[in-house]
Amino acid sequence: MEKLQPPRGTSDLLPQEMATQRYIFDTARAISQRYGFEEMATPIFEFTEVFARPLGETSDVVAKETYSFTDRGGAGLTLRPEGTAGVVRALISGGLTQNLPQKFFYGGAMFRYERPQKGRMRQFHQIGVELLGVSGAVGDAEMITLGALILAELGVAEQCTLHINTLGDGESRLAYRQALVDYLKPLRKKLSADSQRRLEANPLRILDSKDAGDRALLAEAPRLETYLNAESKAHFDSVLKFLDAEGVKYQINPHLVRGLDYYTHTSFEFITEALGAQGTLLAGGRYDGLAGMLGGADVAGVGWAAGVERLAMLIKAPSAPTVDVMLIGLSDELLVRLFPLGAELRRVGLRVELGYTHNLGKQLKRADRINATHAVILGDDEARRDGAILRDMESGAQEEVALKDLATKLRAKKS
RNA sequence: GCGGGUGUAGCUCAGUCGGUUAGAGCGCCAGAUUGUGGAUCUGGAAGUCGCGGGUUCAAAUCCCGUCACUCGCCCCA
Repeated sequence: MEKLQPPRGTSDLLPQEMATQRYIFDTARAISQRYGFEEMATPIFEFTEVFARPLGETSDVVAKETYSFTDRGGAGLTLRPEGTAGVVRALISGGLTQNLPQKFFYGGAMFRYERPQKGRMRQFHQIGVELLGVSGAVGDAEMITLGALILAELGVAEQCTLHINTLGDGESRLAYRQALVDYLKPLRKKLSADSQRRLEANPLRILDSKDAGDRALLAEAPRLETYLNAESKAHFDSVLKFLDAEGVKYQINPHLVRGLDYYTHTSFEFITEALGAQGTLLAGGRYDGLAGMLGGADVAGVGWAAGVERLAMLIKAPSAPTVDVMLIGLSDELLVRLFPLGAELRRVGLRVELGYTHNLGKQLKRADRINATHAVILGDDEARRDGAILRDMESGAQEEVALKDLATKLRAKKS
């Protein structure tokens, strides 16, 4: 421990950052509730299989980015790298599949062992929503409009674009995947090293390659659109119809694919230019295959997650709360007489600070710094008359008020 | 995991053809104002120059390693 710093990829949330995160969290929760989503929470760690099975044993997230460990009882556990798998596991564990649909809002810390960058931490925070048991396109569309409304409420909607695509159902996806592999196999040598690897591990990801050579090859590649079966195509068209009805602007992006194996049909991302390579603010899609992969009955699902740190970088922090009154006693004996007043005011909801020393100048300075609107000053002269000075910190005007009347007076000023 | 950049006071940064006690602004503390904040003036404290090693008579400055941050790739919120 050379310089006493937090572990790589983690950071402290000092009050200012905490306030911003709290604001994002509260805003998202409040708006989700308007859509009927209720908050829930799952454990921060799960049995490793909960993530390994649905995410795919070979996916990078599971293969090299998880914090996995064996506990003292020998159980194989993993810190959650994302929220959806845990929520669906909870749905199955709790027998909630008997009572669908279920609508959840959640948020909290996620963990991925990655190379840190701005907007990409090893411990980071997500908020997310999951709609379970609704297979219709209305569900996809509702989730997207919920995301759009939250981003608008946070004031970042102007800075991002909604990209949307469909992967089709399992059948369509498989057929296309095969066609893509058949097309690319003979061209293997011309692909970038990364994409050659993807060809084995996750061929659809090649569509998202940033390599210029790959992109050129893809121009002639088979198109996903033509491999969609009738149901898949109808589902996507319907999603777009719902979005059009609400006037949600989107951009169809055939190269938008998901890294995680359980996604089907719609996938979408709200992307901003403002954060460089970490521009995805909120992303999700439909995952009708997930519950089955976890060993439960098939349950349709659609959801998204948003990166709190990324959002925090784009919004202006809510202003610091103001203090209603600062109580300053010019000696400990005098402060004792003000002490109960502080308690009384706090009981009725005022924010009260105490002067921790008896140096008047210093305490007024502190009152100024913490944005106190009023100060109560008690010195020997006033105390003899059972009064105290009430000072308006903005105007500097002050008057002597009887101690017994202070609470009433301050409450009146507050309202 | 791969490639590039950066790291000097609490903060933002100057300071490199290596050369006496390492600087500025902001902030902080004190005084002018011994019972009155926000302005001004004066003074002050504060730095293992990220850390470790090497080269040299001499290293913030050059070299190597390491840690952290950062940009791109991978992956992804």
